[in-house]
Amino acid sequence: MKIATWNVNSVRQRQPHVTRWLEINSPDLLLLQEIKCETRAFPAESFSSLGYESVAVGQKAYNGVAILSRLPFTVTQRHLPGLELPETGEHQARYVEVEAGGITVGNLYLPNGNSGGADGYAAKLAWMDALTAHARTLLAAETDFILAGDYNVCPTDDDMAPGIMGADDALVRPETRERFRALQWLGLTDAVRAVTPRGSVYTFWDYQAGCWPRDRGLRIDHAMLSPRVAERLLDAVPDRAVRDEVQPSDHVPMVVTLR
DNA sequence: ATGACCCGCGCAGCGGGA
Repeated sequence: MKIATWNVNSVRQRQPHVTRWLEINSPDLLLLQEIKCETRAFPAESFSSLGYESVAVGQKAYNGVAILSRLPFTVTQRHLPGLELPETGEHQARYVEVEAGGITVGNLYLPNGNSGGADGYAAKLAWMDALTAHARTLLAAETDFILAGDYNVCPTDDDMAPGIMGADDALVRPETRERFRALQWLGLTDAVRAVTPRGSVYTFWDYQAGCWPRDRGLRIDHAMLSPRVAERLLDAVPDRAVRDEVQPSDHVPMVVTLR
């Protein structure tokens, strides 16, 4: 079973890249983040013609997540349980979850946390707390699951090119990393680090400053596996070749292979 | 080198990204 996650930075800009990638790699599921369109504008037909049915949770201009699957699936969540919604306005489109092939697959786009001042960062931490609580619920029900997507977290200094971010950046602050570790302490496995314990395994390179040619990247896209799923782990690796394509996303797909 | 890019929105330039 092959499950991939990819922040595409606008699905309408990246639709050719996504269909090409599906044709070459044939994952069972592909989790997309930052589709940056309303649900009704999601180009589902271009994927269903390749054998992938989809569920999209979008909003205007920002955020937005979708899951493509060539396996039969049922939608189990369209937002992260336990998050208090703002009193005004719609909640942000950052979570969708399906059950497919006997596994619950959560697709998440965690807030960056660098905009909106102190409130913006507090919202990121609250989101992470809600994710941990949801993971705890799934574990209590003995559900096999994977929580994958753009976490906007560099778990350790090994996950970022030297000097690329200040210590006060929301992606690396101690409170952020502490909450990422809380997921691991529940018993979840960081798939990439289970396969490659040390060294740079980047999934993102900024468009600016020649970050990609100089390999100055970040590891911020992750797949966290529940214990029984972790026992089935064969491989977890980013597909770096995609970053060399014309007009690429700044993230590349990260592919998890299970027995 | 304090530099550099890309997206949506909407038609200039800004907020957001990480």
